[in-house]
Formats: sequence, C-alpha cells, structure tokens
Amino acid sequence: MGSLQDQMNGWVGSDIYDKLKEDIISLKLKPGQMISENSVAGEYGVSRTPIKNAFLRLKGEKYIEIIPQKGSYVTLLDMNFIKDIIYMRAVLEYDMHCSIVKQDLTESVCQILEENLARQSEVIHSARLSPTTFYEVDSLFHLALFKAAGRERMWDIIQDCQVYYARFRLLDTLLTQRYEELYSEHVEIFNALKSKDLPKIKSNVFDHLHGNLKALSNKIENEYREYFLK
Amino acid sequence: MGSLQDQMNGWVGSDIYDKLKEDIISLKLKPGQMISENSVAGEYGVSRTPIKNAFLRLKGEKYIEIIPQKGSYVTLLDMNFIKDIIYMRAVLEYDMHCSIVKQDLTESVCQILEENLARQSEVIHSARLSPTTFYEVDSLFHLALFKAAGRERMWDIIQDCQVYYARFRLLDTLLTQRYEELYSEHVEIFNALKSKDLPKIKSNVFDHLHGNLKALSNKIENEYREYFLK
DNA sequence: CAGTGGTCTAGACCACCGA
DNA sequence: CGGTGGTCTAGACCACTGG
Repeated sequence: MGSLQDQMNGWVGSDIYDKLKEDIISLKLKPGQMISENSVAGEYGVSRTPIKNAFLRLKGEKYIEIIPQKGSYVTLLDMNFIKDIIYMRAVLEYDMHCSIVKQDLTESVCQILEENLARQSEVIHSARLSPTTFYEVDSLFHLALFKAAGRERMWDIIQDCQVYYARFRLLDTLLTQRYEELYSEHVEIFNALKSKDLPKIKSNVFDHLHGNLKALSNKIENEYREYFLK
Repeated sequence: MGSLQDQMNGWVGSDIYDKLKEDIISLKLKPGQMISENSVAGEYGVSRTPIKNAFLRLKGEKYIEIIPQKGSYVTLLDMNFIKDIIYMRAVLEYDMHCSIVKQDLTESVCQILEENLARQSEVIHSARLSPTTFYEVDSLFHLALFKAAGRERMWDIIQDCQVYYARFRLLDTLLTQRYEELYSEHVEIFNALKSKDLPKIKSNVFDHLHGNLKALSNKIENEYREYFLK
C-alpha cells in the first residue's frame, strides 16, 4: 500500500502543502502553534524554497499567519469574521433566489440542482465520504444557484473572501458531521425555490448558513474555546 | 535628481513590483501584452527569484495572468466581473441600510455621516483634490454605513474582493471626474436613510454604485474597447 | 545571543507549448 | 525545436525578535 513518497521519501512542494493543510484541518497542528520553515524543511529533507512556497499558499488561505522575523503560526479562528461572512453569503444568496424567482426557474437549472442533490446523497452514503468530498458537492450546489441567477462570477469573488470561512466549514463538518441535515436543508431550499415562496426561502437560506454556527456553539464554548480568537 | 536605484542599479524585488504595476496602470504595458520572467530578469539584472515574487504579487491582484508553460500576460479588464462586484456591493449596502432603519439611526452615527459629508465637500473644494483623496473620504462614508449596521468586518472582506475592481476604478477616476455628482448622491442616500424611505434608499444605492458604469460606458464602447475582455 | 523569516544568487532539470 | 513557467538546490546575508 505504500506510495512512492513513502518508499523513496520523494516529497515535492505540493505534497508538503497538502500534508500541512491536512494536519491543520485535522487539528494535528493546533491553532496558535508555531511552525518554522527551517524545522519543516529539516523534517521533509528539502531546502527552504519549497517550504516557503507551501507556507505562502497556506498564508493566502488563512491557515497560517506569518509574522516577519518572529515565526509562522497556525491561525486561530476569528468568530467575528466568520459571522459576517456567513451573513454576507446569506444576504447575497437570498438575493440570487429572488432573481431566480423573478426570471422563472428554468428546466435546465432545475435538472442541474436535482442531479447535484442526487450526488450529495450518493456522496453521503459512499465510502469516500469526508469533509473535503462533501464540501465539494455542497459548493457546487450553491454555485449552481449563482449560475442560475447569471452571477457565477460573484461566486468566484465570494470564494476569494471565503478563506476564513472555508477553514471553519471544514472544522465544522469534521466535528459535527451534519451531512444528512445539510442535505435535507438543501432539499428544502430547492423545494421552496420551486414553489417561489420567498419568505420561506429567506428563512431556509439564513437557517441553513447559520446552522453550522448553532451546531458548533456548544463545542466552541467548551472544548474548542482555545482555537478561537478572543 | 537620480535616486539610489538609478545610480547603482540597485533594484530590489519590491521596486520591480512597483515599477511593473505602475507600467500596467499607466498602460505602458498594454492589456493582453506578454511579459516573460526571463526578459524582465535580464532587464533589471537580477535572477528569476525576485521576478517570480513580483509576478506572483501582480497575479494575486489580477494585474497579470500567468499561464503555465506558455507565458505571463497583462490582464484585460473583465466587464462581467466588474458588474458583478458592483451589484454585490449594492445588494450588501442596501441590506446594511435596512438593518440601520430597523434598529433606528442613532445620533452618533448621524453625526459621523454628517461630518463625513462635510469633509467630502471640503475635499472637493480644496487644492489637494485628487482621485486618491476623494476615494479615501468616499470609502469612509461607505464604511460608516457598515459600522452603523454592526458589520464593519464585512467592509474589510469587500475590500479584499476589490482587486478585480481596482484596475477599473483607476481607469474610471482617470477619465471621469464626477466628484460633485458622487457627493450629492451621498447626500441623497443620507437623507433617504434619515426619512427611512427604503424604496428610495434602494434606488439611490443602486444608482450610486452603477453610476460610474454609465459614465464610462461610452468610452468603453469606443476608444478603450481593446482593454476589455470579450 | 540564537532563531526567525525576507531576500537573493546562480545555477539546474522538468513538462509543456507553439512554430 | 527554443522559450516558457514550475520547481528545486545549497548556499548566502540581512533585519528583526525575544530570552
């Protein structure tokens, strides 16, 4: 079962990036913990260049914070940012639904959403279920809504600001494993959209995006307090 | 008058980054034009490393596009992105106004906005009027609205997305100098907010943010067509 | 003071692209 | 095929941080 990397120690930069990211998401590297370029370079037996590369990517995605001449640290999650991003997404996503309702839900969009829901269900019940795999299908569902409103570029833009939130989402799915609930919330949103019930869509969208917050709040207040800022 | 760099050819990475960015903004490097790492490295007499660094920064700010194994190119302005960002801002800003109206416009917020409007008027009529100085006061006006709604972090997030929009804004301020119009639109928004007239706020906000688009559309259709995508 | 990241050199080999 | 960017090495010196 050993991969080429295991056998030959043939680490390349993107492997190291993947490994570090995985260790951060899975909390093997704890928020607040320091990681230095030199020590990681030593561990993997490579020069500083590929490590620097990996660190810059992780920094761009807010997984680590690099403080010049001091050190690099796994970032703490910032609840204030997370709340505002979630709210922002809810406002924009609700607006997309309004647009879709105004211009009628086309057959092709309906089909895309239905196929995506089927894939979500499939992923949930498959062996390769993981926070990452579900996250991908989940994202495609929301992207489809922006596309349906003719605003697919807005999704790209949101993705760029999502960096803090993406980390939160992965931690959330890892801890709460609310796949079934998320799936049924998606189904509810889709049904509300089909029936053009805007007030219901609004409450569904806001509940859906704020759901993770509620599901996590207990754990945050207790065992995961140390991973959050303030 | 020669700087140290001129005399000693002591270019460092950030100088090169600044120079390239300036050349792109001032259209010395034309949108669509190719620039290669090796040729730039040769021009400045440095190795590829600092050039690569500068290129990655420019890529992050959407000034250039790097196509692997092919080349790096000055980006064309993408009208679709610009429109979606403007729309996104309008949706979010209108939502902020709704929040403010719901929770009542406090005396302190009112005062901040009034003071800001006074400063806008002052800046417009002062000797130091420039796109940059007006942009700063303008930004503070919009930031104040987000703060009033308790969502100041959302403004930070939006600022992050503005990379797509920065090139457009620079071209815009260069070509249209609509300071007076912008100021009076701000006053109108403030008055509508005070009278809690949501429909009026909505139309004002959308008109205000789409104003630049209209003001520029003629020039885009004609002499600047070549700088835009599609 | 030792350790950190910031920066840079002067090479190297690779995969891919287009003429 | 030559040119491009992708990646990496094995050094180097710097400025800054904190004990």
